[in-house]
Amino acid sequence: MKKLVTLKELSKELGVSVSTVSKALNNDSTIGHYTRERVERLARDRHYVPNEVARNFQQQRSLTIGLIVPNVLDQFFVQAINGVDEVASARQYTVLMSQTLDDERRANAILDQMRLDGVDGLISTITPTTTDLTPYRRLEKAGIPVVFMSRSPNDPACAQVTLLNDDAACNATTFLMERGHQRLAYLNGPPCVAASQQRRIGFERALIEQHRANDGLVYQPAGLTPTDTEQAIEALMALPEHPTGILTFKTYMALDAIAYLKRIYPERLNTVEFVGFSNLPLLKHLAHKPVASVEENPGLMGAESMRLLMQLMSDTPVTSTHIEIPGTLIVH
Amino acid sequence: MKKLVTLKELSKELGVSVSTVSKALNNDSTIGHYTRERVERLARDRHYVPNEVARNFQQQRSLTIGLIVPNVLDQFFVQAINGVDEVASARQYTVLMSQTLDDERRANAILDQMRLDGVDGLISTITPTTTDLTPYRRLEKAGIPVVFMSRSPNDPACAQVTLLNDDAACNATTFLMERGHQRLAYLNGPPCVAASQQRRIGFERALIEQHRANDGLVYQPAGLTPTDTEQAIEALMALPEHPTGILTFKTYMALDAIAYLKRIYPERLNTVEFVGFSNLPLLKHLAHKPVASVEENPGLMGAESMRLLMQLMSDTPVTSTHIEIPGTLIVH
DNA sequence: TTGTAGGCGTTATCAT
DNA sequence: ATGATAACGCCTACAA
Repeated sequence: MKKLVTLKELSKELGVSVSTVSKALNNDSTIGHYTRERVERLARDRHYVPNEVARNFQQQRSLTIGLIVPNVLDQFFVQAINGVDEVASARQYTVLMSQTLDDERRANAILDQMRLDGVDGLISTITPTTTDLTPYRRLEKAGIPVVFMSRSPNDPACAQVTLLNDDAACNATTFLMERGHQRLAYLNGPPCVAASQQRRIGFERALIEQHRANDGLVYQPAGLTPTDTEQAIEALMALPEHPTGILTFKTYMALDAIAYLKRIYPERLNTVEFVGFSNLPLLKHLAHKPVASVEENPGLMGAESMRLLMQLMSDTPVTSTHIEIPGTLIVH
Repeated sequence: MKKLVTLKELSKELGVSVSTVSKALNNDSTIGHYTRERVERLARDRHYVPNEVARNFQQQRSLTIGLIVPNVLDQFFVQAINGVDEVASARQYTVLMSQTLDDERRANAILDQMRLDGVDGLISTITPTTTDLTPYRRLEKAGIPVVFMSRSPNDPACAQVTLLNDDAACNATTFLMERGHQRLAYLNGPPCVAASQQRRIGFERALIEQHRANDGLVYQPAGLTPTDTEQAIEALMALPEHPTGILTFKTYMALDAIAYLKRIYPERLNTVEFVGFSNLPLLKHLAHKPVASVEENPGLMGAESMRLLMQLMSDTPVTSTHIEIPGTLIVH
């Protein structure tokens, strides 16, 4: 960041004042034709570009928004980032991104940093353990609006863009029942994540809607690791009438489950069917795969988050601060 | 970005000058004990944090680097981004990221934008079609160093971090020969990408080293789409003695090839073995998969790019502006 | 030990 | 139609 041409240099060279040059370049109507031409020509010749840092400083804004995600290696969030970026860059905003790795301390440090960097707004997921929202509050008190994406706090006052989890889970479950499965199960995600509960509710709603409330059971694995999933599957398979239609909180849980079945209960492999949340790109190459996946539309979620944030950053009144993105059932 | 506490406000409240407060907070040794204590206490009470935008402006730098990649949805680049981010954030740098989608016009617009944003340095891949380096030159003339990551121009004057393609291809090919394959083939990538040629050279070197120069052939598919790959495989299978050990420019080409074999030549499925570039995370779930993959270590590549850039941004003389990252053969 | 003054590049306000 | 001036928040010679 060195010797960029400045207004001052142009003005000196032209023998006019700095403010004249500035106005000429900003299409101020009070500048004479002749002067404007001269200014514009020289600016072009010298490859003048305004110094954004100075401009942002002067205008007390940065045309930058912050984006906080758990992990950029996660396909879901990569696509969400992409969606945010698309809308942001179309509106001349640049995106400052950081990952929390689901560590709350790290998240708070990032929030501080973003405030210092002078972002005009923030899109954030929260870590599963976060209950104290004061770091976010601090931002909002400083006039920096925050949109929670995908994962959001319980407080309904928070602007948020989330998946319509219960509907998606309900549809997926209904789909499994329509395929003829008599016994259903849902492998839940971490209890502290709101999406876990919402998907469970959708699962149960589907059962009730079909008047089969007793045909399904919710199993709560200890965690998201392959081992946790294997224990869950083992428990389900040990039942007198084991479920054959299984909804999983995440698609990769279904993959782990399938791998386990193949190893331990190969004879059941073709009788059990799975549906999971997240539509992974490599699924098409798999021999044994879930019969369907819930596409969570992360790109759309990111784009909508950015649009909502744009509204909040402008002073136009916002119609709704809660946006729910429907999931799409993809049958493989 | 509003009402952050400023030095001026602190100074007024304390009845001292702005510079005194500034110095006290910057550990200037000429400030008295008593005054310093008072200043520090009030700063803490008021949650004072220096305004980064103002500071960057004043110091004519931004503590920000630009990162330009083709596509954030590509696993390879996601991991590279991660590597960059790790090193950057450890050194208090923030990363401004944009994607070109391999469109040269878009890339040039991004380069302009990054210059305006006042990045202190840049890490970039180039689009396959880029030959005109003047947009990059312009940055360097403005004192902004550029590191090319993964893909780089032919000009050896450019600082770059790339995969040691020929060695990796050579190792992979040797591995296939050692597994007993008599006829080898290499499915190449786009000719305009330097990596394609380098990997071809490595493939051929392996054959020569084993004195089997006539046992391998290079096939140039029309592109990277599944259809292109299928045509290539069809051509290879039509040969009187079709190759059984096949190296592919990308692992997903191998996956497309395997899918095709399974469909059209199921009887040959177990006689042909593949090795491809890129170690995909979901590979472990596949029934039929490449026997090995070349791990391109994108995270390391990103980290090394950032380290090199840090050197270039400091004024310490740089030992080497070319870094080659070795590939690792992962046997599945 | 502390304060004053000037400057970083830009824009806005108010004179001329 | 143009120019002078101040201001944004911070740092740093230099002066007191």
